[in-house]
Amino acid sequence: MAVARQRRKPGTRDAALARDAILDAAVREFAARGLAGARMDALARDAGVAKGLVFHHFGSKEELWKAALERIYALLRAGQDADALGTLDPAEGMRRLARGTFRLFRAHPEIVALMNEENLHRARHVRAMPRIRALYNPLFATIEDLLARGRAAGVFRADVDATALYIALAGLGYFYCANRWTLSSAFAGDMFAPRRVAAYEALVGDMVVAYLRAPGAAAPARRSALPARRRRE
Amino acid sequence: MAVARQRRKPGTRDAALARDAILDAAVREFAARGLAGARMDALARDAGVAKGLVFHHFGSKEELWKAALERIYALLRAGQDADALGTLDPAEGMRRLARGTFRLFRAHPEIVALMNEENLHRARHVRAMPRIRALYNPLFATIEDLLARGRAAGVFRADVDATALYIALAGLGYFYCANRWTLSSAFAGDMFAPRRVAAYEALVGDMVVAYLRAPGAAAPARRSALPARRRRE
Amino acid sequence: MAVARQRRKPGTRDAALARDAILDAAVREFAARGLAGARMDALARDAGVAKGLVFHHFGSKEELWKAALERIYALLRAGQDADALGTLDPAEGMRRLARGTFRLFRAHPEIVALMNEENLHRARHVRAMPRIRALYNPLFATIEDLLARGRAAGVFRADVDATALYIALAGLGYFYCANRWTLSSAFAGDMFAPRRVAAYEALVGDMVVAYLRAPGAAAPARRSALPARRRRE
Amino acid sequence: MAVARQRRKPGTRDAALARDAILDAAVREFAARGLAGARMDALARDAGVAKGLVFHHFGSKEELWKAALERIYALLRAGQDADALGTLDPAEGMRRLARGTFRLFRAHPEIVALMNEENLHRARHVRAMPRIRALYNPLFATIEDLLARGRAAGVFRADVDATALYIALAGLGYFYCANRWTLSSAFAGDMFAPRRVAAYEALVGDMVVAYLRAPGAAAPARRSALPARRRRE
DNA sequence: GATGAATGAGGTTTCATTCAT
DNA sequence: TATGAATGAAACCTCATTCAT
Repeated sequence: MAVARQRRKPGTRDAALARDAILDAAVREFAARGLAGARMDALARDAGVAKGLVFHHFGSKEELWKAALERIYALLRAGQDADALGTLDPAEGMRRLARGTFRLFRAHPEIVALMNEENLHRARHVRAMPRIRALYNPLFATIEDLLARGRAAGVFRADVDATALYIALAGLGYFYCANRWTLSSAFAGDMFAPRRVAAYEALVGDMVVAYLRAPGAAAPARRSALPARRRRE
Repeated sequence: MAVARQRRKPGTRDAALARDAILDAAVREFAARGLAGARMDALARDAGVAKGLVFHHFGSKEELWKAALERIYALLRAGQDADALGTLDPAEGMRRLARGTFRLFRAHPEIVALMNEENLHRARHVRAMPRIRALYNPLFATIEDLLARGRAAGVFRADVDATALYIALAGLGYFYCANRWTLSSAFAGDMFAPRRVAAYEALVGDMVVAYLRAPGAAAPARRSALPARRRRE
Repeated sequence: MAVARQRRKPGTRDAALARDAILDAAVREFAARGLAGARMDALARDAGVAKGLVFHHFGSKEELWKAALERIYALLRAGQDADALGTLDPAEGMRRLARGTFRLFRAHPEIVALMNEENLHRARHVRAMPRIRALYNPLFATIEDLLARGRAAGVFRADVDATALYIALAGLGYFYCANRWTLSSAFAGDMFAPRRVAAYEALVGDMVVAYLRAPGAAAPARRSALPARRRRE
Repeated sequence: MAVARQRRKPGTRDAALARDAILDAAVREFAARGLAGARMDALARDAGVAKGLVFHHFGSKEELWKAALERIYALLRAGQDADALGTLDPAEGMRRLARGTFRLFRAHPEIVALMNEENLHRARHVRAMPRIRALYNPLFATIEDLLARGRAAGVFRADVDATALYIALAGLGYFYCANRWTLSSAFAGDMFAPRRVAAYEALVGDMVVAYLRAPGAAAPARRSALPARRRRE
């Protein structure tokens, strides 16, 4: 028998590393240029492997795109991790979810880029990926829980739809990041300047909480974007 | 008998018509497939002209893209026409602006598609188009006016930044439209179903108004999503 | 009858002017970019007429090329005008012919450029233009006359072939001009600097005359390149 | 039985072969039709490869042109190999250089064709290729050496510029070849008929040597054009 | 005679993918 | 598993030419 390498099937570990490197590079390339604009050549070079290997591992550009999408959605779930919100005061939990979602889009522009592109294709690829739909479930459970607790405490209005709320909450952060460049151009300043970002993050939280507040509830103290200036209003 | 065409400088009018047809087709094609994915061939066929004529009129795909962007931004300005809001009650004006913006994105998905793509390119093209920046001016003037009047009347909080407010207001509608397909897939239903749209449009207005409300101001009666139930506040 | 313009058929004179302007522009364009590289568009713009008019007057690019060639050859004949040499001392006549030919190529680079290009096409066009061959006749008559007179006077060697001599004489000036740019690049200096040109022009004359001198004839005084220094050696 | 290929790094040797085949075909195509007139399609077919491979190896038509130029200049240097002349009698060395250069242009019309075309482009490409300038150095060293020895021996005139001499010497052969077709047309005979070529080659040698001869030096016996009659001078 | 619009064939170049090793 | 060479379909773009006016 041939000399066996210890502990693993020969090449297997390297192969997994290469696969990962390719997927990383693919996410970068797709985020930078879209699906049609991405170049298999460039992405292979970025990953440090021969172009043929990309096809060996992923079969085609389209399959690679799906794998990249899957990675993006995993990021999304990990970033909007709902567990930490379960025990919070409902308003505070919603505020954190909104701000966290904005922060997530800021930290991972590739999420925004790939979601945009996938929508350009009318979600053709994700529709065929059942695992992705399931990702939303824990998040929605948490939102429903927060809403229920807030309603029970009489601090949230009663007619809030969880889906619509999630969309609004996400949209507040999404647009800011998705349109970073055109907004920067229109307003002649960097939208990602820390001060600007902090102010907007405060707005995002305030807006969601203001919307949720029950008609008769007392207005809560507002949170400013800058912790040091809290309670200044 | 053949219909007699009006006397005119030969070719001149046809040229403008052809140019327009090409630009229309370009907006469609770019909106459907992005900049890299768009095919000059397909777009020329759609416009009913020879491929070469597209280049005759616009020079290159990139220049055609710029022309399409310009058209999109004109749509945006026309749709967010601020004049009508100038005389309204401030809260009502803001609500209308928010809902109208959402409606605009729904009616013109090409605005969303092209803005996404332009951001993928880091606004490389619009940055070189000074006319576009100026489009925001009247809109901002109106927003500032509404804010000032609301503050003066004591119904708006005092610390609202017009730019951030605009971004939030637009983002609420944008995300819903930009992610129409992935959201439809995730939630297993058509996001553009009239009932769903109406509910969300109400949310958009409510959220902006709730955010703006001054701490001590009386909560206004809520407006429903259905125009038939409109009441003057 | 319609009102007749005086003196000429209406439009005729303008038409001739336009034709000339086109031909001028064509020679420039062909000289700058060759036959394949020339652009009908560019040439029409240069001539200040609509592109269609070029086709109206000349029918096709190829026909325009032929017309340009004909103009070039006319220049060549006018430049190498042999009449003035008929009465000179034979050696001096040859010297002048050689130097004059060099000067002609320098003054009209388009001659060189178009002749090169026509040779690329294996003289396909000129072969079908009988007028062009006839252009050489008066020049050859003069060369033969100079040679005969020089031989009769015992100052020229006896075995000189007029055709070969003409080729050598022309080649001395031609190469310098045809390769102006690569030579300038190779020798890191402008080949058309007046001093360099003058020195070479002297060489050209000297070389032809030296070749022609009969074995026993006395060496003639050399002529320098700079008229002012004449007879200084 | 199949012929076993030698063991080698896969693809590597084939790639070099393909590259060479492409370059060969490119020189042929460029020589036949110029830079603008050359067709990548035709050249790829001639080389027996897919069109895409040409771009894979050379990037663009312009880069391929540069590679072809480099090959031409290598031919030029190899053909004007100066080493062999170093030990000859100075006049004989010059004569051989002149005749050899003519012979080189005859044997390799592609040299003439590509140099003409490169001059049409004002040496834009060679100017950016420093290796090419260096090619002239050994040739010039030899010319200078021949001139110095001829002057020292009192057989060459003293005022000869090496650069100008080289240009004249090359020009004598160049024009004959560059204008082969128009001259053949004008003189109604094939310029490349052996007898005609031999006579002109003799002229070329005679003319250079005659020019160089010092005023007081004895006229050397003339060399005929036909090798059979060669006599050592 | 002259124009400006329009065309279609064909040019260079790109790129996902395949294949032999 | 991995590579580097190679392909062919199709992309963008050019340009001589035609045509209605």
